[in-house]
Amino acid sequence: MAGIGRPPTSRDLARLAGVSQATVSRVLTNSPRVSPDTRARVLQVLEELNYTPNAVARAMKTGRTDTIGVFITRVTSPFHGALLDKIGRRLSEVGLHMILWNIEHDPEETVSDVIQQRLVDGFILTSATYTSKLHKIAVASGTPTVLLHRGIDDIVCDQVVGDNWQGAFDAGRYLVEAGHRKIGLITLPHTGNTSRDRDLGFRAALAEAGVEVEARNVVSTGVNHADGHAAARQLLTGKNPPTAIYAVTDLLAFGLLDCARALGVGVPDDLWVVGFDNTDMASWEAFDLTSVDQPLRDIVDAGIDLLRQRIADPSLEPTVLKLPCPLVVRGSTANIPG
Amino acid sequence: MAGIGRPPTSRDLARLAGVSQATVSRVLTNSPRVSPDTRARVLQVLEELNYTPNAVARAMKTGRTDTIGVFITRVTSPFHGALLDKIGRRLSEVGLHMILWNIEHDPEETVSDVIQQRLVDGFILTSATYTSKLHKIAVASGTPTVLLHRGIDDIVCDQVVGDNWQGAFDAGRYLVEAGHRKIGLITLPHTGNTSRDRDLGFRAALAEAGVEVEARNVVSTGVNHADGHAAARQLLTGKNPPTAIYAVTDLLAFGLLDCARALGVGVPDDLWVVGFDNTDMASWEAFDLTSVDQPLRDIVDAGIDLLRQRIADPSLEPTVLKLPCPLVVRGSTANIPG
DNA sequence: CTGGGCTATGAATACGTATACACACCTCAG
DNA sequence: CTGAGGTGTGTATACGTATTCATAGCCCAG
Repeated sequence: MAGIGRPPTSRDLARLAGVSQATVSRVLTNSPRVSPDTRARVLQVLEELNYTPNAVARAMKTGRTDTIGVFITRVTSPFHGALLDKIGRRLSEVGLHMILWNIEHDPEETVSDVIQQRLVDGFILTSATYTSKLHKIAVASGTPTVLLHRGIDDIVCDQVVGDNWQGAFDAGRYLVEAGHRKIGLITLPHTGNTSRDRDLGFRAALAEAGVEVEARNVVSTGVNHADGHAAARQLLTGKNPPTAIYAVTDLLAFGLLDCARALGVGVPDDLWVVGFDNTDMASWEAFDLTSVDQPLRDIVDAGIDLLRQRIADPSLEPTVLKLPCPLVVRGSTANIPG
Repeated sequence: MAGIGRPPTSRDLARLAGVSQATVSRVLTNSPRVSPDTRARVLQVLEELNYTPNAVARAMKTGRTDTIGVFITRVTSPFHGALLDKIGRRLSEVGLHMILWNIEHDPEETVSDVIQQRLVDGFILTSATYTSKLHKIAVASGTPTVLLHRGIDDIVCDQVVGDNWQGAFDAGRYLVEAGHRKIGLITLPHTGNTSRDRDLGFRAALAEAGVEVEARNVVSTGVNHADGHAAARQLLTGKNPPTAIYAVTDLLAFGLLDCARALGVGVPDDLWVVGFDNTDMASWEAFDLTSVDQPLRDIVDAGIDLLRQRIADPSLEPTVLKLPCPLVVRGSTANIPG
């Protein structure tokens, strides 16, 4: 056991191994300028002492913390929970720590402090919107930054997102080709590319097929289950309600399905439902939801790779990746509508 | 805008304000040994420079990082997502950063490195089990540590948990008093106090009422939705199935409800269902689940308070708090069973 | 007036590591 | 046998801050 005393330093290690502190440091950083003999001796003492370098001192000297700042929102939502999980896994795999901030709790100005505090080597932003300052400050500061899941058009930095427009388009075409003409849409304010494309892509598919989206069949709402529920009530309780509804997130679709359940509207017999994100819960029998899949793992892995490359060489040209989002069909649309 | 150059240091600030670096530091740490005049001058230049102290250098000097290491598991589960959310909110409120590790991805030995790396002031462990080494290493090292949500009997450190035994007992008594005699149990291996107490408390209530739990009506399984689903299938497809089933987590109960849905078993008409955690989703119409509530916010707030006190004074006596867990009745048990 | 104590400040140092520089030793070509 | 070049190691320093120590100026009791 290590005991409670102060942890050993590289100087302690050096003294015990009969070498200088510089040599210990060379061993730790895998410098070739160490003889095999010396290296072995140092490593042996290191083992005995159970020594680990002080990360703070190392960061102070090198200017690198091996820590990434992750900004996320609504960890409690199924999608963002999965996103965070994937980010954590990948960062861990490549030996990076993660400091997590929730933009719901922390004011945006936090980020500028964090940048100057030098406690992260880079940022992962998952909740960029047109009006948010986070990414602007981060990018302006020169801190390596990648936007995951939510991109922004007019900003020059690495971005990895799903092709929301294409995914939404495919969802729309799927409904049209199945014969639906009265189609409802539960959407979100266009606060960023993601919500915008999930809306416009869907409309484009209907327009291309000559299907009109009636204004009364569109509800723009909030992000929660309850919002989807309320929106669905509005869409389903009018006269001549839609035979299919597309919601721009799974969570909204879950609220929609719950509302349909409460109203006694049969899915898919009376109503087809399509969501977006393909969260794990979409496959639960309670929902069995047809949904546009986001290739989350690929998005995260690619984004973190870009970030690491930029940390290694900040002069790289920014890359914007858009990964395809295939439609996954399940029971919420499986039958021919009545 | 700050520009891209290296961020200003306290020396830069000192030079511009015409004072020594030591005086700048005194202003920053709110030392009383600074004249009002000097303080004002320094603060003004600070404002102009948009200066923020380098957190790494400060940590190096003070030995404190103002960062807490949080170990969690299965962020994707509704309960753990909510737990993380509350932890993040509270830490942010009290000005602490959070480094997050997922014990599914990171080997347990990580923690001993982290301790010696001195990059956190304390630990929050939410997934302690009897066999896990994390809390043992952390506590042995003298690093301030608090166990949240999952406690361990034979370890001396701050712990804040729900009173799982009492909550489970109340759930059991509730079912018995409603007249149920054939009662099923979906439980977990007793890897820690939490799963143990949620099991034994429930059994105790039935035993007290003279209701026997038949072995064939008990399934010990894994933690996921699919596990609950499979367990329910086993319980419900035998002859003479239980009229009520208690699952030790909401997630298992959701799987159970989905299975009942698939089998055409009516809830609550044919079957009462009770869960544990009272996650937000329990109130969704898809589940409408009676569940034992964990006072998550109180658990987290109390735990972080304990941790901060221990960081300030490591010699404090460890505190173990157990907060009451009231039963929340919903539609999954609302009617009298047939 | 004088000197003891208090106040505000600066100079110097330490935290633990990585690294530039210096140097002693060895090798080998000339 | 000599000197150039390579190798392994030690010494010294820097990162940016907090803090100890020293000191100059001041106030006031004696």
